[in-house]
Amino acid sequence: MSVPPDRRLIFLLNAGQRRVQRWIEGKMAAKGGLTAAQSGVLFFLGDQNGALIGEAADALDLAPSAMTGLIDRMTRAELVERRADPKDGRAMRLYLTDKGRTAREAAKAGLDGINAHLTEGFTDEEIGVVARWLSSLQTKFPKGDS
Amino acid sequence: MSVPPDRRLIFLLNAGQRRVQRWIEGKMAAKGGLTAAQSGVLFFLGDQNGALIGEAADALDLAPSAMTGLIDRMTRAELVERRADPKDGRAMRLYLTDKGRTAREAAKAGLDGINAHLTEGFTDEEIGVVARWLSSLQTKFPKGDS
DNA sequence: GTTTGACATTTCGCACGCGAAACATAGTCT
DNA sequence: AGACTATGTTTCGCGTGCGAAATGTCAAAC
Repeated sequence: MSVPPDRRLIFLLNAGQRRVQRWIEGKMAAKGGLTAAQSGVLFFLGDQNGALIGEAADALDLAPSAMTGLIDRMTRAELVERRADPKDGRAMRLYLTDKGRTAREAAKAGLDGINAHLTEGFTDEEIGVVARWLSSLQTKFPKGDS
Repeated sequence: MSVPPDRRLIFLLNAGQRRVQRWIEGKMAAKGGLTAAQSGVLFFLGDQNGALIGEAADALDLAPSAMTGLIDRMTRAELVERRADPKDGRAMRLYLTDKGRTAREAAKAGLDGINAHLTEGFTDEEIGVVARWLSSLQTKFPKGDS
């Protein structure tokens, strides 16, 4: 409330993201200890099993180094497996384990609920505006910044 | 692109927040090494110098334990000072140092630029919708979740 | 006055994410 | 073949944020 108006949007974005993130982790914690970031990997691999680590990082808009740690933790949790690419000695391919596949299914229902919550109380047009605004951030604040 | 539609909004929110955050830190890094979180504290203290740590945490929607670390780093950078409250032996009051005040001024211009960037290409009504949506997250995903 | 409970802050261990630098392998150019 | 560059991944050190448990202090009830 005492936050000056010129920080409003940036503040709301920051706080909102954290709220949703924690809420997801709270929900998921009950259903297997998944975190939001890990669910992202699970969903991506659901479509692209066997993808490179770099491809996953791109798809989730993460730095490769962030993906390394994420995969480490998920490997430890046996949700995912790293296998060397037979063609390219540098590359690592990611595969869902059975446990990962199961977790993915369990998470899907949760995610649907989240999405409903996210759009609740807003018309389709309004959600469209929001989506457009959020997308615009990607181009307005590019990775290799200035 | 390969992200399933039911993850779209949540993904955009997550990625967008990170983009903006990193962009700010890139900008600020040139001008004194401030981070986004630290600027938040600086702005808050600009209005409420001498506030309790808990009050700052509330205002920035952070867990108290997160504020402790943040203040630790800012104290180390001499942006801020902790002084024991004379009336209440438990409480710590936060004060801007001269360096902190200077940094706050330097940051202000940067923040204005960010804000302009954030709203660029959208009408006032559209920004209103976005702000309303972001605000709604606070109530839809409350702290003490379920 | 002591106990009891509320409150402010800190400590701890964890997950997340970044950038820079280090590696290792691949591919290319000569 | 040998040097050079590009690419995929990892390592390192850092900042950020959380929740749970610990600490110290206050305040009210007994």
